[in-house]
Amino acid sequence: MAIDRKAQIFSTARSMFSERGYQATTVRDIARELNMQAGSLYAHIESKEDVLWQIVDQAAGQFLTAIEPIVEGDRSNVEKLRAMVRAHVGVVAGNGGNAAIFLHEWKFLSEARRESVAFRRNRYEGFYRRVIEEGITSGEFAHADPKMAALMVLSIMNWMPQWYNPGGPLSAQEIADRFSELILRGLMAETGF
Amino acid sequence: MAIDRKAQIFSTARSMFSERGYQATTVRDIARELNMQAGSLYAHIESKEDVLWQIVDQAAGQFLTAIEPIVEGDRSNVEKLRAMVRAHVGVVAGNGGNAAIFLHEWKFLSEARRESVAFRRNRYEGFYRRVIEEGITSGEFAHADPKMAALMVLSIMNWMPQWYNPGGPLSAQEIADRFSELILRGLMAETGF
DNA sequence: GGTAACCTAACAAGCGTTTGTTTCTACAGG
DNA sequence: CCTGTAGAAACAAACGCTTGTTAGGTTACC
Repeated sequence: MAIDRKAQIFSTARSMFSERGYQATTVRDIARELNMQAGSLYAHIESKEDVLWQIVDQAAGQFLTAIEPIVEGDRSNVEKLRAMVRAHVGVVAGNGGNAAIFLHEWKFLSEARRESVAFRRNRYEGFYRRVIEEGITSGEFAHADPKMAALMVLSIMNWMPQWYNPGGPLSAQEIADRFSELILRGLMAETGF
Repeated sequence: MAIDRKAQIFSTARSMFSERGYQATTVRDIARELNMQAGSLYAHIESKEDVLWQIVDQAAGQFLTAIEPIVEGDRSNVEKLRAMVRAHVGVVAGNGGNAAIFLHEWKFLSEARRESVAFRRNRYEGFYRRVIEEGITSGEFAHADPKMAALMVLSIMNWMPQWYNPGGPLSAQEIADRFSELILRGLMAETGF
């Protein structure tokens, strides 16, 4: 046992950061959970902020790579959006708290790293806006404010880590379906779906 | 000038808590902003946590009193929901950061105070669920998962403090209208509105 | 016997808070 | 018109404690 200590440290940090927050988690908290001394962590990690960075960086990548191929595909915009929602929910449900950290703890990164996160976040949001805009142009969606519509869709997504519980009654798939239902019905030109 | 120092302290704490977070804001930060010494604050406040509590407590009250009379009224559920969204947006837009603190910093309160917040939060969410449920029963809204629908409506509301900027292009009224449009269209039984 | 993992101990800095004292202002009595 | 006094507000300094991090020594295994 105790094979890859580094992975254990990151896993512990992940769950603590996501439920108490980065600032409220001390290096000694993480060490205690692993039955070791605070200083001993530094044989495996570079700094506390670096641990946060790697978690946030990884999450940003997960979201982008989950969505990009869908946007570049050639389905209808309705189907693209449905698939994007499903992909997003899948990432939140499947990464053990990475998503919550990505959304709420990035402010504690250094300036340069914060910018890197902001860049990818804008890119992500842009994908949603683009699909909605194209759906309006094609007549699939009602004529509306696409910037605001994308913001609302992302709001629903972004709040999910706050209440999602892997042991809850609904599977990730079911949650994604409920999301898509209200979102698509709200956006579509006609209620024919 | 410098009439009510206590109010100044709370105002400064409010804006600092809402943009950097409670833990990331030190008592010395607040003092420096007001050109005074950290210790001097304690002539006006009881503790740092007490400042947070008063802000959160106030925000919780604002949200509840803005919404309760609407729920108890006798309009249609569609109109109730529209009014609730408008009222909520009004509170977020008009209280200079209280809302963001209420939503994100309550975890740093003591156990007892955290419970008091949770109680009122549940009450608030219950109002939304109730209006949606009654709207389904009355046939105004499509048959759907009311718990999940309420959660989605609240997600849109709760994320608002993260992006809302008083100097932005849209007025609070316009934001509320955009919200209601997508939400009601997504919920309604027929697209006849 | 070398190497990795860990511990003990300490560090400098920062935290929220308390203390004792000073400064300023307002107002009463003589 | 002075003077004395009370109160509030702020200051400087320190309190005990926690923070992230580092250094050096000890153990266990190939």
